[in-house]
This record gives sequence, structure tokens and C-alpha cells, in this order.
Amino acid sequence: MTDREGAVGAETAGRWPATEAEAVAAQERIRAAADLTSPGPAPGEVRRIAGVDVAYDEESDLLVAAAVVLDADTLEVLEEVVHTGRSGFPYVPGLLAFRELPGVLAALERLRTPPEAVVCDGYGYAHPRRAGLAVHLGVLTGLPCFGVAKSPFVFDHTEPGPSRGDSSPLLDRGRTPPEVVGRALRTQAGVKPVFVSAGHGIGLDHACAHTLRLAPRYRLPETTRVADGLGRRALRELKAGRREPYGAAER
DNA sequence: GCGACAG
DNA sequence: ATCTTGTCGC
Repeated sequence: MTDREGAVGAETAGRWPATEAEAVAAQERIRAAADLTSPGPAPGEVRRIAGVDVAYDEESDLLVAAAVVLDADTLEVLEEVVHTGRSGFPYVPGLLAFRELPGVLAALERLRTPPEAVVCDGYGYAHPRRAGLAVHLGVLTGLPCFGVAKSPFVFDHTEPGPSRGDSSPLLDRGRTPPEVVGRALRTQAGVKPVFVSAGHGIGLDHACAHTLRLAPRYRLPETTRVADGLGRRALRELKAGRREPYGAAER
């Protein structure tokens, strides 16, 4: 129907990349299909915003992908869903999307409350090929997506100012000339900054504005906090349930 | 070749 | 990501 769905079909119709070389090639296409120039929706223009995260159990190979939708103004949790699956791609720096997205997409499809934007736990534009998690998810869903990461990955930055809202550029010095790919943003005074980057359909300025609004009290945005909590809780209960037949079953 | 390396 | 207790502070 729409162009965006066409792009989705192009990337999901075939098999999901099985090798690193295929994944890298797929990222080049994702990057080419992404909207990396739109300012995107400002905080006041978004009603429902989603957060996604994935929790893993290394030994059982199980994973739980969580998707939550919050009221962008009140931060009230409107809906929470999880999807259980198994990891089909290892964690490789730069290829995180191929490990996390299958589960995330499945979880997002279970949502009855359609979000207008999605916050990813990781990077978007700040990526070796400018095709991080948020760019990839945005192309696949057509939704504005941006990334909020907890560590600087392979990029450089200087310490942002001490106050909430202070920031400093996240720089890719592997390019000539060096390019600003994101922002180290202090969401709380006296706490380490988070690393924000644009994604598909939303620029860095609005991504940072959303991040600040979503983090009125803690370092990380509520979207990722809620999704993270839901995911690990569901994974715990899943593991407990699997052991139950051998242990003290209820009744 | 070695180290670094979102989650 | 996950392994992990207590501890300092509001």
C-alpha cells in the first residue's frame, strides 16, 4: 500500500540474514531506505510513545521481548505486551538489530494501542553504517524511532555540563571529517549521561527533547525502564514455570 | 595480529 | 545482556 510498507516487504520478505556478511549488506539497504532528514514529531505532537527491550537467558537460549506504550504527557502505562522466543542471531557489535528485532517486531504486533513513536534501547544513526537498531526498526515499521543508549559504543564525546538537559556532541572520528552522530545527554544532575541518536523519521533535536521528557526522575527514559522491568519479570516467571513440574508445584 | 565494541 | 550484597542517600 504505502511506500513504507514497500520498504518493509523488501526487507522482511526474504530470509532474515544468517551470516554477518548478509547482515551488513542488509544494513546498507536499510540505511538507504531510511528517512534520516525529517525533524519528526516534537514532544507535544505525540500522544502515545512506545518503549521496547529484550531480556535474555543465556543457558536456555530463551528471550522475552517487551513492548510498552506510555502516555507521552503523563507517562502513564497504557499497555504492556511480551513475546517469548529464542535468539536466532548472536550478539555482534554493530549487528545488534538482527538479534533483537525479530522479537521486538513480534511484540509490537501484539499491541492494541498503536504508538506514534518508539524509543529503542541502543543506537539509531550513531552506527558504523548509520543503520543502528532505531533506524532499522523505523524502516521496518514506518514509525518514528530514535535510540537512547547507556554507553558510548565506538564514538567519542566530552563530558556534558552538570545539569539536567546539558549535552555534548557524540562524534564519529572514524570519518573525514569527523561527524556528529548523536548527543551525550544529561537527564539527571549527578548522573552519567545517556547517548541519544536520531533514527528513522525523527531528528536528533526532537529525539533529545523526547528523552528529557521521558526521564523526569531517572537516568533512563520511562519507556525503557518499564519495558526492561516487564521483560526481565516475564523471563523470570517463564523460567520458574518451566521448572515447576520438578519442584514444588502449586496445589 | 590485538584490543574495543549498542545489548 | 547477565553474573551479584550490601550500602549510601533522599
